[in-house]
Amino acid sequence: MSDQYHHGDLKNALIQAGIEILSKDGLESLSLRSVAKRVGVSHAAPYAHFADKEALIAAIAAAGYSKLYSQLATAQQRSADPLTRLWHTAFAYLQFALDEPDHFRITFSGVVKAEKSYPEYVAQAQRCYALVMGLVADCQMKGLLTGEPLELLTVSIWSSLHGFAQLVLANQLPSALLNQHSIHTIFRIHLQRILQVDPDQLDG
Amino acid sequence: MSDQYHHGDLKNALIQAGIEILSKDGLESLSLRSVAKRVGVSHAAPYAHFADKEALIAAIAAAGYSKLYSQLATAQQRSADPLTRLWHTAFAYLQFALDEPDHFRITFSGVVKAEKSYPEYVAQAQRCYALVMGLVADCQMKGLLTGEPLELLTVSIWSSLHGFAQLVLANQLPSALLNQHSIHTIFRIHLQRILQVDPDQLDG
DNA sequence: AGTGGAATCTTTACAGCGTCAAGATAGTGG
DNA sequence: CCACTATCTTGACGCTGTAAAGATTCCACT
Repeated sequence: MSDQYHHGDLKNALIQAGIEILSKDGLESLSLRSVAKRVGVSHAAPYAHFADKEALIAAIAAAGYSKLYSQLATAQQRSADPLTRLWHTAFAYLQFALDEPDHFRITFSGVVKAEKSYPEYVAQAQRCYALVMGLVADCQMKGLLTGEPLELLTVSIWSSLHGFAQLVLANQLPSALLNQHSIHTIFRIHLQRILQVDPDQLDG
Repeated sequence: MSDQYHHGDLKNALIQAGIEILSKDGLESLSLRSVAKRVGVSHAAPYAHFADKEALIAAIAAAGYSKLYSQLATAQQRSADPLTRLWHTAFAYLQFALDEPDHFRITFSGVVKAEKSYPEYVAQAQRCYALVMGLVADCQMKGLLTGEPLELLTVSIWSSLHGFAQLVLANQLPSALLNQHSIHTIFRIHLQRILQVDPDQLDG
């Protein structure tokens, strides 16, 4: 089964191999050839499934958004209070960035230029955005969060989460801060400001 | 003078050429060889001034931070009220990202891994951070901005700015939003939320 | 069941890349 | 004036993305 000329599910195997390389060896080790070698296939085999390297990266980025969605969805279930759910979701967002920095980076590297569209990536991105917007909407309805319209409030909060994660991954947090506090502590205070909430009165 | 064997200021010429390539042809066109060719020098000449490609990128990133500092410093001068100055500075930050997206990206690509340090990059980064922190401190002192300690408040605000710029560059703002509003309008509302300020009552 | 075409994968080839080693050139201190 | 060092060139290596041509297998249609 595995030594066949036809692999069976090479496309997904290549995507998975790419994700593993990102996790194990980092972004600069991700090449079409390294991915093909890891799957045990010739270096030009990926071209049967991806137009070029950018197309593979788009697929890996889509998978990144998909995994991010899972993590956010799981975190979100851990409470009934909307604001608490948003709180946990935000931490899950940061955690994903910390756990898989290069997968996170590639997911938000801006694969979708104006020219090519990559519908799968766009779909996964929208699904993720919808999840966060749903949470924000719940908070908004219960008066736990002020601001309008909903889309702009969502973008504002997302920006604040995302920027923190990016700055951490880019090593831009002043080392003086990191000596005094853990990243999670700093993020907690950041969230507290952004969501205008006292973490002690959350219910989870 | 320009056809000499010894260039005179090759190091800075290479950095400048790299910045121009980023601006004109984009990140994927930036290579040691393309930079060398643009300066009119052999493909291995850069190795007299940079240990490897990463070192050149670090220098370009440092120059990015330096230019960002200039733009922020200029914007900051345009008012007396601290909060208004912070407001304009934030817009200058976004504007730099929009004007030179790939230079901005490479500046925040996380060049400084734990191994190598690149002191020039770190210095420029700290200078920029200090400028923003100074502004935030002024606002804090006049009671225009609440939160403590100063360093955490600064990181929080910076994160929110940075995240917005990153999401815009990564094409992650929902297209529905971009159809209704300009990026500047969306950013204005974002800032309004983040700084808890009414833009109509700013004095500049 | 057999066959033609399409999909998948391999092989070969090429230009461009980062990097290194060896040599050429030019400024500089003794 | 001469050695020394910094700077730059040339040539080579293995890696990369990508294209073309050929091999292999699967599938649809008769």
